[in-house]
Amino acid sequence: MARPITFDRTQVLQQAIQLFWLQGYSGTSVKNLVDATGLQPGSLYAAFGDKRGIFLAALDTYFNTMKLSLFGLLHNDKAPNERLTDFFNHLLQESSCDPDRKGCLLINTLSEIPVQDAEINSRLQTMFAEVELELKQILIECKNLGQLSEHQDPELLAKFLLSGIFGLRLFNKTQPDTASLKAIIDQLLSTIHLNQD
Amino acid sequence: MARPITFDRTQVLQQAIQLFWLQGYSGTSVKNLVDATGLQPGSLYAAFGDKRGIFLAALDTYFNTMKLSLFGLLHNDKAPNERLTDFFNHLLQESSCDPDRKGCLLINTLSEIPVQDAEINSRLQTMFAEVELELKQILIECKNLGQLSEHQDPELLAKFLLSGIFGLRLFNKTQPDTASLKAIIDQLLSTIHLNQD
DNA sequence: GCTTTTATTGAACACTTGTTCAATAATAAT
DNA sequence: ATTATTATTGAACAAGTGTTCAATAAAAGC
Repeated sequence: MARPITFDRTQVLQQAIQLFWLQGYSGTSVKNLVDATGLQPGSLYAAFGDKRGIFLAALDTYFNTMKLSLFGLLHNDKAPNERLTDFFNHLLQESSCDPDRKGCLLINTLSEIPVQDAEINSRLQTMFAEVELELKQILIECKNLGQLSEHQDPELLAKFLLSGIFGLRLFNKTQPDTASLKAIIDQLLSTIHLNQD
Repeated sequence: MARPITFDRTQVLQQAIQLFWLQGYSGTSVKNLVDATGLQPGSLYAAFGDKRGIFLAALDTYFNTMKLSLFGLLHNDKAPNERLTDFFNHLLQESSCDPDRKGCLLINTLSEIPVQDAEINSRLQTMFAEVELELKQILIECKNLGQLSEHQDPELLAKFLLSGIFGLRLFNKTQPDTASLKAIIDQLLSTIHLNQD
């Protein structure tokens, strides 16, 4: 009954993610998006509303794919402390393998977007809360298995680790040195008195 | 022999710092700077070259005043571990007291500017290296006094703390909760087995 | 008081930004 | 085939970007 859409929405979003990831939100122009996707401005605006709409959609897509990859690491039959170290080793590999040192789109966005921007920041807050919750649940498991000191609070410890992840990501921008990153992660995990690899 | 400059360079830089601090580099336009300083574009360009020049000058000024305030905290007759906790408590206060949550201009810049920008990033690297060195020296003092475990390396530990500071600053953007910040700092310092306040 | 030197002015520049919209094209239903 | 509906095109827009520069103003030396 009407002309069908010709482009693949998720593929367009992947290209958008790549741009925003590499250049940031304000560093990426609509022209950049037009060039990368091959879509004309009008089509982009029809599909996503405006530049911000494209970004928000890209952010959601990024988070969903991230969740999928994290889920495999955090939910399996390994011991909880092992899953935690796996998680951080994954982080380490991600950081050391990417020549562009793009880091994490969510954390980049947290850095770039002013606190005044409530719409974007509340989305980020929700996303980070999910990560924090995952960490907390693993830490609770650890505690139940006696792998965690009695006086440690999983709730606060999860925040500590989240903050640690933020730090790692930024540190990698100044000193992209795998050995240092590894040392920081070891120290981070040693805090909570778990064995690491 | 020639018309003298009428404006106060350091005062102009203070106003520039405030803008870049609050809005970031790309978020601050030359018009913003013109409005805030009262100087015309031509005067700004005569004094600083271009927008980037203004930013670099502001960055340097910011770092110098920061060093002055840090020096008082890190170099006095208190015990080294006490100076370290003082330093982090200062960080805590700074974060919890600023309603704009501007964070630290250096860390904001590290976040915002792409790694490809060698000029700005090499400056940042130098600045952070100075902070890292300060931390390391205090940790060495601690070790000499037996306040630090024998198997801990001050060099790596300094990196760990620097990364921790990065993390704190970002964490404060998502969860501006003083109690959480305090808990993170405690955990951070407990890692290195020092007494805190 | 004239000249030299330099600071200041502010309009103007070329360019990029995000966004819109009438024209056109492509499908499905009648 | 005609019509209705919607996707696509791409030129155009207004506003904002960083930057320049000839004109003007102010001081100091002769």
